[in-house]
Amino acid sequence: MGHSKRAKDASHDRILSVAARRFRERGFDGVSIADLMTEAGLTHGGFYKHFPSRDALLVEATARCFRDARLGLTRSMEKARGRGLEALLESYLSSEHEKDPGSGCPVAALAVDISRTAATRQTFAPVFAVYVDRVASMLDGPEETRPGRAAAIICAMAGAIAIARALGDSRVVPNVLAATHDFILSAATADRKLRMHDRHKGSRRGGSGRRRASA
Amino acid sequence: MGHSKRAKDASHDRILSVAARRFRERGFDGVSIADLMTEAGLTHGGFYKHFPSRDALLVEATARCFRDARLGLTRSMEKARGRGLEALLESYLSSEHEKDPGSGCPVAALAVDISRTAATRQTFAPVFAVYVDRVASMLDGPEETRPGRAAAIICAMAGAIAIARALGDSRVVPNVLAATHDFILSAATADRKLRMHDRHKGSRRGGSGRRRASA
DNA sequence: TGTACATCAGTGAACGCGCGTTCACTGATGTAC
DNA sequence: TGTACATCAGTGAACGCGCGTTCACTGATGTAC
Repeated sequence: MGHSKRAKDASHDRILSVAARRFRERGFDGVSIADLMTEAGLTHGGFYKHFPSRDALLVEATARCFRDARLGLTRSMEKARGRGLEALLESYLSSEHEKDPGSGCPVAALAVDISRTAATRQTFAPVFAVYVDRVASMLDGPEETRPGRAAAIICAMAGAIAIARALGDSRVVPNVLAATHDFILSAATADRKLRMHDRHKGSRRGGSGRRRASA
Repeated sequence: MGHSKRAKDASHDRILSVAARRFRERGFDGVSIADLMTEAGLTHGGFYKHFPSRDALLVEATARCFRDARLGLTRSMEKARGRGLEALLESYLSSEHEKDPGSGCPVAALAVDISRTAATRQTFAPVFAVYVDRVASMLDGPEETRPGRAAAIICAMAGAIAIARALGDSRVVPNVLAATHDFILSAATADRKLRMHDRHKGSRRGGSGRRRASA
């Protein structure tokens, strides 16, 4: 198949896209290079024409996951002008998302793998910061505490998906997705209501219960 | 060293305790049987006198993690009579916990590994239910929604630890542990305050913002 | 436009290594007399 | 209490397999004339 730049780029892209999916599904250690190459329509030997090592693939594939997630988030934000947080919670905390880790949130699927893999750990903080900013922009309430609340909300969301996947369709336990959806939404709502109450009373105790700075 | 029942049990226990720690630190795929046996003061060949397969070890070691966690939770609940949730949040969302996955929460460290491993998936739901009950008993507010809120709180807690570990000591991002601590606590507090407000006004709209049943 | 050559993406066999697992053996312990 | 035997936890060499990686090779494509 020669060596046209276009063809190579297409192969590279196919490998990455397969890897991004499979790593999220089975973890960094759950997929072999040979598997990935076969699924990308190539043979395993060609791998090193694209990546210097498996570790390099981990880094690029992780970046690809986050790029995909950012695009998805942008799309869903545009589609749901105004009620951003509700829309996000609804699609993120859905059983479709739970059932399809391969095209789902890389934080939920890979945060632990990333924390265990030196090469990928470097890259996580900046992309996570982007998500925090996005979610923060959907919040109301005091500007300074938005990043902190956004971060907490993302933790709850990703944790809920990861735990829901481990629970499978057990009936022993409350539906963690619905429960987390309601918890986050009612926390945001209660926050808003409380501020209204406080304002009416002229009280300036708002924010009690927060003891540590969250930035 | 012969075959006294006592000695064998002690070995079995040592293997499990090493495994429970190392699996939480490095994941199910991150530790070899030989490593574990060496660290338990044995040689790899003896492994199969204790477990029929590696998978069987995964199951037993996971169970051991959860047993340890349950004991730890009980101890911390007894130590902090009354202000249960605050005490729990403070110790769980600490940087000591973040830095020491080996003796930390198995949900935060292993939920994803468990969801990817058929053998261990079976065992997760019942133990998770226990934690939900424990946390639910620390909440106030409407009895029916406590399990749901407890589940959501656990998701946020476990997610925060997992994400904090992936972030390392990056400064790009709000401190997710403190942020999650504050978010959960203020959600609980706001909830209580709101109910007080509503009661004063005789309003019965309490719980608006919750749209789906969470049990 | 056509021809000769260089490039290099892709192939598939091969290598070495680590892993889970097996096995023949050892020797301390428990049991029977 | 002392002796003979059976048991079996633990040992360490060995096996087979899958994996990441290397390498000599191929043949389609790009380039130079």
